[in-house]
Amino acid sequence: MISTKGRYAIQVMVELSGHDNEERVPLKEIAEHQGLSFKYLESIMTLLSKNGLVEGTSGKGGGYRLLRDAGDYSLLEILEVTEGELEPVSCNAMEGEGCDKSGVCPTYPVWKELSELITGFLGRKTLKDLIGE
Amino acid sequence: MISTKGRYAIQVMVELSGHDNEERVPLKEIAEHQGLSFKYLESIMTLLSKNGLVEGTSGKGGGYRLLRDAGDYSLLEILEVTEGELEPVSCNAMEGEGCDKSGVCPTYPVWKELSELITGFLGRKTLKDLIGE
DNA sequence: CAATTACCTATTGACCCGGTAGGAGAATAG
DNA sequence: CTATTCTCCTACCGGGTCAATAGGTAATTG
Repeated sequence: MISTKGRYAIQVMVELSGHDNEERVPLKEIAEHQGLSFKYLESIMTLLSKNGLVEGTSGKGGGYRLLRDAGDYSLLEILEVTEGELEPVSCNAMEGEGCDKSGVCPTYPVWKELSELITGFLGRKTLKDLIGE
Repeated sequence: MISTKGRYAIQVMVELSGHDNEERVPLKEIAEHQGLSFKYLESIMTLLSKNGLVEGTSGKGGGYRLLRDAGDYSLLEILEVTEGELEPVSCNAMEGEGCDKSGVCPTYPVWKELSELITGFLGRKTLKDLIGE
């Protein structure tokens, strides 16, 4: 449900929030510190950058930086960018309020309720909640 | 996270709970009614049967039946049989309280909290909750 | 210019999911 | 006892995604 893509994204952003927001942090530095594949992280950061969650500047002295306060990033929006829709089921029942077998399939309401529970939880959690611990 | 395997299992068990518990319902009947692959359902039902959630009797007049009241089946136990461990992350951080990078990775507590939220929810929901709706 | 850094495209190997196929074994109806 | 009706078991397959790798291009600084 939540792959390494989303987890790594959060890890990197948490590490970014440990630096001053004006400072550009090279990804190489973060990758080495976290022991993660630099190349793989690159693809993730491009995603975050294109969606306006971080700013990446090229060239010498470049790197990534956060654009807002850590408390203003919910985990939900980070995961939605990296993972796509965050549904617990791949069922088409979730898109458009019921699949074609909705008359027979009684499970839809549970998945909807569960989905709201999850997105609610992740929507309230912010990067800031992960720093202090 | 929750694949069709688990969803189908629940669908079938809900349909079983619509019959008397003494009655044996052939899987073929259920598969046709739900419009699902009979062969695929077979593999799922074998799983449920081996784990003591349903009873399957062979031969003419055979079929499947529930062993308890619908209200005594939590969705959690059905899903645990069909899906395995129900963790939102595939991270090894979940097994054994922290991975080898736990000193650097700050995300573990969130996943644990989320996991408990999900299992709590699914543990409270029973088959009976899906019938009335 | 040279070094550094983000960005882009393509590819790979492994794995799992959903489904298919064919039969073996059990139990009952007739 | 035989035929039928079921569950059960093993094996397979095509497609998709995940995690990661590789190599090259563009931008920026010193």
